Amino acid sequence: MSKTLITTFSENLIAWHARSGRSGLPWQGNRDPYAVWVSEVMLQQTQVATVLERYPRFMKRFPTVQKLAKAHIDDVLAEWAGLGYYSRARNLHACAQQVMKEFGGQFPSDPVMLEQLKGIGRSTAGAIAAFAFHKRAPILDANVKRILARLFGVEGAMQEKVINDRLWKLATDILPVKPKDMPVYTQALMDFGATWCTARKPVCLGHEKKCPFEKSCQANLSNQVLSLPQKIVKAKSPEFDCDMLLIRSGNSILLQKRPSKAIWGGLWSLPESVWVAKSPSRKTTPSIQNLFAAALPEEKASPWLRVCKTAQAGPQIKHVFTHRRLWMQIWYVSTSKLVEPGNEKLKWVPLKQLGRYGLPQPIKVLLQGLSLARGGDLKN
DNA sequence: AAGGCGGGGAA
DNA sequence: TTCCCAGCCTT
Repeated sequence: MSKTLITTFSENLIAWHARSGRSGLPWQGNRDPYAVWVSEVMLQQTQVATVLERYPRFMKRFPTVQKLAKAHIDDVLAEWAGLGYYSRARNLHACAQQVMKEFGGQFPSDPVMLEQLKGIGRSTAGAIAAFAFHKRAPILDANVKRILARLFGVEGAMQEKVINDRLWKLATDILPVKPKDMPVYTQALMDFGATWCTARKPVCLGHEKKCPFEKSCQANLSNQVLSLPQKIVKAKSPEFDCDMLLIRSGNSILLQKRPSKAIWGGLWSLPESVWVAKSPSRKTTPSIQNLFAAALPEEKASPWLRVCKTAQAGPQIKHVFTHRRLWMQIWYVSTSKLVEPGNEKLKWVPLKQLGRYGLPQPIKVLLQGLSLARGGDLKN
């Protein structure tokens, strides 16, 4: 590997950033550790375009680490709804309380200390330390992994420990010498990976722009740009069926709080059956009694079984996750009076208040269609 | 080391 | 459809 590349990289990258870096993003130029932290977590595995709308909203609702720490987790999850990876929201809330309790409301500046906090891994710790405290701490997100793998011709799967260690070492070796350069340098790395050294259409393979590293990039010199970093072949995601109960009484819907460990953890959703592997022969309508028993607690003593007479089949909704495909069969149920939930995980929610709850995206879409429909039957 | 955990945009 | 993304946590 080239010594000169290592020593000149940060300077050249910062020069590139002055010409071609992104600017005007709402979280840029902010040295408030709280603001930096929220943006870094929100941007984990999430596109800039998505965060662009959601970040200002979140900051307006929870302007300080104190206010976030004091908030109810349901309100944090409601604000996070639609962003995905909800453990981020749960950890964000827990981390805010950690910062209040263990650090007197001030984020630590040492990346090693930051990494001890909930939901902050090594890369996010590095980003916060660099942006908020000008620490010479490296980041290693997907952008940086791609840049380094290409620049230094690193072959092998990114999740292999040996490869990962090599990349962290490289990321550390190429840091700028002056701490004050860390914010612009870190931003430049992200910008370069996101806009020039991209996964599918890197500028070195086009004709319009000239990459400042074309003469020193191992992947470019050996015509391996698109094959680095090495891609991992993933198995086809498994498919599941489940039934969901849309129980309505007047203008209220019965929602159920989801367990925090599972998918959509901590969000409010419809009572649902167990997920079963999708089988092509699954055409029989489930016994509605069994469905209630599976979806609702204390089935024997519960009055719920009495309201099931009116159950009607609703739409079947397909939802695609990164690692799952789910077919949700909706069942409409009407009951004239509000049955006591008899369980703190269950709650009647007026249609007009649904916006206050953190709902899984497909459920939100389903219920929005409902609210827009004229009153009366759910099956309009 | 591998798998779980969302959602949207791009190709 | 599949791939990709400012990753982290658990097992």
